[in-house]
Amino acid sequence: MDQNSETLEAIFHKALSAPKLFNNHEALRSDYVPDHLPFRSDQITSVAQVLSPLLHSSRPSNLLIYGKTGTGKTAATKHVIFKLAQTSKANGVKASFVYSNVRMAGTEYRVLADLANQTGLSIPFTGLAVSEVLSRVQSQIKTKKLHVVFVLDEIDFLVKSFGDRLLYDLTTSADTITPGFLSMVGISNDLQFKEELGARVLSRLSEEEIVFPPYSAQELTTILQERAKFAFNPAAYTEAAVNLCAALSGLEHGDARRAVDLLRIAGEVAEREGSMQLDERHVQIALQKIDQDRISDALKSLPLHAKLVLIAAVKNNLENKSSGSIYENYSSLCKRSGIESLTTRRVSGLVTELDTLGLVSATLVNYGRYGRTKKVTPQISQDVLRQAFHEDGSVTQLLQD
DNA sequence: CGTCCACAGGAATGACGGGCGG
DNA sequence: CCGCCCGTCATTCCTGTGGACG
Repeated sequence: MDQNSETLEAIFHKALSAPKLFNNHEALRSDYVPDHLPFRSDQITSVAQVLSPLLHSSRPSNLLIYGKTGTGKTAATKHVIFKLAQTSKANGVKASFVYSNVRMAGTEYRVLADLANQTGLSIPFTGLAVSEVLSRVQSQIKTKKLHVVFVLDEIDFLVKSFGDRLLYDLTTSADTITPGFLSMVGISNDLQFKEELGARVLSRLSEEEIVFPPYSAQELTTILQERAKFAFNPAAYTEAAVNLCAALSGLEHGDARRAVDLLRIAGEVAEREGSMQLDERHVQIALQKIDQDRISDALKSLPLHAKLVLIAAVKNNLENKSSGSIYENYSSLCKRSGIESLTTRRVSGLVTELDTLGLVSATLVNYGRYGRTKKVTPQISQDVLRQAFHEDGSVTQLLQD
């Protein structure tokens, strides 16, 4: 943080002379797929069984995978896909495996674009109708006789934001694209999302289902220890620190990803400090850091007016405010910086967006005769806000007074 | 018991930058 | 280059609403 005071030489020297904690930094990245996934062998064999018909060129059933975040769904699936790709290549079976994370992709269009690009079509970032892309993909699969397994990670997000139309089209295209085929693997964090699915889509998509249970605290600890052994040099960490990571992040429902993230950040903290050994103190620091980074990333990427609304909500103390007072506050901020203000309607929308981001909390309140408002309480302090907007001079100014 | 406040939040519509195929 | 379609952001117009006040 305050490396400004250090000279570059000092930093470099420190880096050179510091003990090397990490042995294999990669192993703690969130998208890393370990060779061995403890406590998931049942699930892995199930997935493999469902997909294995591919090896004799028949179409595997569609598959739905459930489980809360950090239960190894993605890792296990990727693991199977990877092995399957190897095996099919070795045996001369033509098959393509496409992985797409719906949340990362963001829109239906980009999900389809992923599929299209991986099947050898080139598709622009934007500009085509969704249905156009779909039919291109279908004809590509058909004419090239492709055998495609399409993994849709966080598929619940797709359904929630865009409905099940795309899934319907994808699942029903099975008949029309012979002699090629398309098998779908849906991965969902949300156990309830089936209910939002139309009956026809559901029955087609969930020809097979596999549930990933959460890790127990004990399992989480084992996983983390194993990972640590692989990622760090033997003397570079204490067992207690690793256990603390497991405990801190796994309390509610055995989320392995958070635990691994925490361990990695803690390692980085320790390394930067030039410590000989990663201990519990580093884990505590890392925990704080993760929270703060998450918030300040969210803040920086906010559009201008959202920032202004947020400032209006946070400014002059913590007292919770009505939509009306926020709007007044906001529009005076706009006037002062010569920006045209948006409508109340839009600002109301922005407030709900900030709410879903967890930056403010908005609850509906009735004052009877005196109307009805969203009562808005900021969830972050002025200081955090100021720090996050630090580079953004134009906005920082408004935070004064 | 109805009124009426101060908004919530849905629907329709439009402006805009980007990208297509022809 | 044109006409068309996309997603995003915003505006306009609108109907809905819980409960204190009279």
